[in-house]
This record gives sequence, structure tokens and C-alpha cells, in this order.
Amino acid sequence: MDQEALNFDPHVSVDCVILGFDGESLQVLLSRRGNEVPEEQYNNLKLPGRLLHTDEDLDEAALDIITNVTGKHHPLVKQFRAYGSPSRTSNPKDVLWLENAIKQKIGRIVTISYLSLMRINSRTMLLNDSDAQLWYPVHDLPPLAFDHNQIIQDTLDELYRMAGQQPQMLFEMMPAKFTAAQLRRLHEQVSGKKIDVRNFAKLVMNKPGIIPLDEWEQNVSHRAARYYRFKP
Amino acid sequence: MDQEALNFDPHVSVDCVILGFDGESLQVLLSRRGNEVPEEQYNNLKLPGRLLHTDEDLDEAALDIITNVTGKHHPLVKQFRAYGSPSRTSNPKDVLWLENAIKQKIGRIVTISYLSLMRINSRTMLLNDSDAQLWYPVHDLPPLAFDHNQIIQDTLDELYRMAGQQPQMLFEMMPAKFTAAQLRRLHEQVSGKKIDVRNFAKLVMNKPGIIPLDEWEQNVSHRAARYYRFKP
DNA sequence: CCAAAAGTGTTAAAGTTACACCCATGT
DNA sequence: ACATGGGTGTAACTTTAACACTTTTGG
Repeated sequence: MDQEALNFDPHVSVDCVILGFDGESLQVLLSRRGNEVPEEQYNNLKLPGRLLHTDEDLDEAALDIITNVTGKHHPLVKQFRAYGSPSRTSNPKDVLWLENAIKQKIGRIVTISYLSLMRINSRTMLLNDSDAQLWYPVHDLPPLAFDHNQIIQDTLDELYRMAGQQPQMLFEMMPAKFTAAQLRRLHEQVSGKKIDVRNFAKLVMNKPGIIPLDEWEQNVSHRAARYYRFKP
Repeated sequence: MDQEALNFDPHVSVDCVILGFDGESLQVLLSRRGNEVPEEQYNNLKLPGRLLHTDEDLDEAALDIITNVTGKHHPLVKQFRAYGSPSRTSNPKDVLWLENAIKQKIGRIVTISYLSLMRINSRTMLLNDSDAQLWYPVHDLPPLAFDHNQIIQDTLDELYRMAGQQPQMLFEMMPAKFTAAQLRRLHEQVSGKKIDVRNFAKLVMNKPGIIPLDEWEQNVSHRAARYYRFKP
């Protein structure tokens, strides 16, 4: 995870649920753990995160993790929830990996989870130290380390709630150019219901800030959709 | 705080923001720290809370704290947010009290805050070990220990947001019998705006679950208000 | 009889939902 | 020509907001 293990507080960690949208479905950025231990011996995929430094605030740690993963500072980061079940670090595979990575005996770790939304592009797949990051569809995840499947599920529920109040936050996940159908698919996934095409055009696509471009889809076997961009 | 100091994790604590409503204004339950140190030397008032036990889940600790304070199990408890600024335990008065109470060297403590709503009555003012609890109006608080003023303010903002979605949660705070005006005052404080009396009568007081009683206010120098009770 | 708060309906405005047809493109 | 998804407006309904007078009680 990091070199300076002595500056870690071995009781508290920060994990980031970084969500994106590829135009089709919601994706979460997962980290493949480095290869200190043969892959067969532990669950390889986890949320990007690490132990808290002893002199570091929680938000600071979350921003640092996200900056390391994406290569740039990203503003939309919201603390979501703490997880502290005594059994959350008891899976033997996880224990093995932790002790290898941290080089000290570990008890229960309380983790603080953060939600961040970002655009999916090549820069967000940078390597971070020994771990590689990749996007995975949130509704088809393999078993992850610790309680990270649970954390992602809870965070999605939170996203659904938040987006109901502030739908404009969803633009954080949209590509620079997008079609009305892509934006609608995202709204549908987040609200959990089908959205009427005409109502969507009226209520969302007409809002100021959504700017139609003189560009259209290419090579589709139906009428080409117009591209839009978003200006906050 | 507790006898078995060795079973505490000295890095993580749980604090509970317990809110009530006295018919006039929102109140928060605060704990007066025990007298191991002369009162002049530290801030006496704090949120009810303690260090996490090593084998204890976060929700478990929160429920235990609330049960100790109120003498009964209370269902509405929601984890709200974690606080971990390295400076949050640096006030000399707080350090003095902590070291006295816990009998060991303390670094930064990450605290997980919980929100709970409950009815104000005599049973919620029980003594808990060495600390006494009392209700204080949330908008007129003295300086509290650690960052507890900040935690209360953040929690109130969360309550305002939650109650906008689920107004029925506010009944947790209402006395067994209440008048329409009392319930309206609570809604006004939580929504932050004046609520029209007639609209309120129609939209809230007519809902099923709000049961008019054959009881009226006594000895008021104006038309007496009817009492209601709530049945979930 | 005066002051103070309780109680009680209607109307306009805004927002939300339901619904159907023609258009452009590739095969 | 046909299959596929893109693009467009209107009317009913629901929700929310604005608004004023009469009632009861104690002093």
C-alpha cells in the first residue's frame, strides 16, 4: 500500500466508491491488489483505499486516494458511512493479504467510505503504485475483499437518494459529449424506473446548461442521435 | 467512562446526537462529564458517547449508549457521519479530561456520530454511571467538548434533509399528546420556513394515524387547542 | 369587550404523468 | 422496404401555495 507503514493508524481506513457511467451502465472503479501473495490465495479485487495516516483528516485521505487513482484532483467526494463490524476483517484471505501488506498484526479495522462520481476515460485507469484500477459494472460484481460488496450496495442506495434531490450531480459521470438516450439511461438506472422519452426531453434536455452540439452519432443503423454537452 | 479500559479501542469512539422536542423548540441531550477534574479546568458538556469496545460493532455501541442514557431500547438510530480531524482532540481541556477518564495516552480519535430522535420525558434524564444527562435547546448551546458543537450542527442539517423526505419520523419526538400548533412548530423548525395554518391542517392533521382526542388544553387565555395522538 | 391563539375551504398555479406519430439511417 | 431507435406537443391530473374570517377563553 505505502512505504511508511509506521505513520499509519492501524485501526481506521478510508475506502472510496468511485462511480462512473459508460453510456450504458453504472461502473465502479476497483483496485486489483498487488502480488505479494499468490492470487489464488485471496480475493483480488477491492475498493481503492488504505489505512488513515496518523496526522491526516478523513476527507484529506479520501481526496488523496482519488487523486492517486485518477491522476487529478476531483471535487465531488462525499463521506458516506462508517463500517466497523468486528467480523469485517476476519476472512482468512483478507487477513493474509493485510498482514502481508501492512507487516503488522491487525485487529478490527473501522473503515470510512466515500462516494465519488467521475467521468470514465483513459486517465482514470492509471496505475497506482502496485495496484491497477479497472471499471466494473456495479450490477455484475465478483466477490470482493472484506465487506466491499456491501459497501458498494449501500453507496448505490445513497446515490439513488441523493440523485433524487440533486439530479444535476449525475452530470459528473457523463462523458463530455453525450446523447439524450445516454443521459436518460443513467437517470433510469438511478431512479429505478422507466422514464418517458417525451417528458425527459421537456424536463431535462431543455434545461439551461444542456447545450446541443452540431454533432451526431456516426455509423448507427437508425436515425443518428444528437450530441449534447453540459455547462454547469 | 467505564471500568474495563483495556477492552476499549483508543482510536475510535461513538457519539450520539439525541434530539427531542418539548413542544416549543428542538432540544439535544448532553452529558455532564464526571468530576475527576475540577470543573473549571475543562468544558463540562459533551454528547453522550464513549470509545468503541474492541469486539463491538458501531451500531451496537450507539444502541448501548442510548439505552444507558434513556433506560430503554430505542429503535430510531441512524449513523450519520465520521469525524477524524487530527486537531479534534487537541484542546488542552479535552486532553486533560480524556487522560483522566481513560488512563492512557491518547492520539487522534475518530468518532462516528449517530442521530436519534426521542420523546422528552422524565425517564430520559436518568443518571448514567457518573454522568448526568440534561436537555438543552439546540439553538442556544454553550461551547461543548471536542468538536461536538459542529457535530450537532451537521446532524441538524441532516435531520432537516431527512425530515423533508420522511416527515413521519418527526413523530418520534412528539409527546404522547400534542396539539396541532406544537406539531406545526416542529415542522417549521425542521423545514426552516413558516407553514400556513390551513394547509397544515389539511395536509398533515388529516392524515390517518393522527387521532383527535376528546381532550383540550386547560387554563389558557384563549380558545383551547385540541389534543391529538399519533398511531403509526 | 378586548386580546390571543384555534379552527376551518376555496381557488390559482405549478408540476407531474400519460399518451402516438413521423423521421433518419443501415441493411 | 423494413427494422431500429430518435425526436417532438398536448391534455388530464395531482400537488402545492395563497389567502380571511369566525370561535373560544381568560382577563
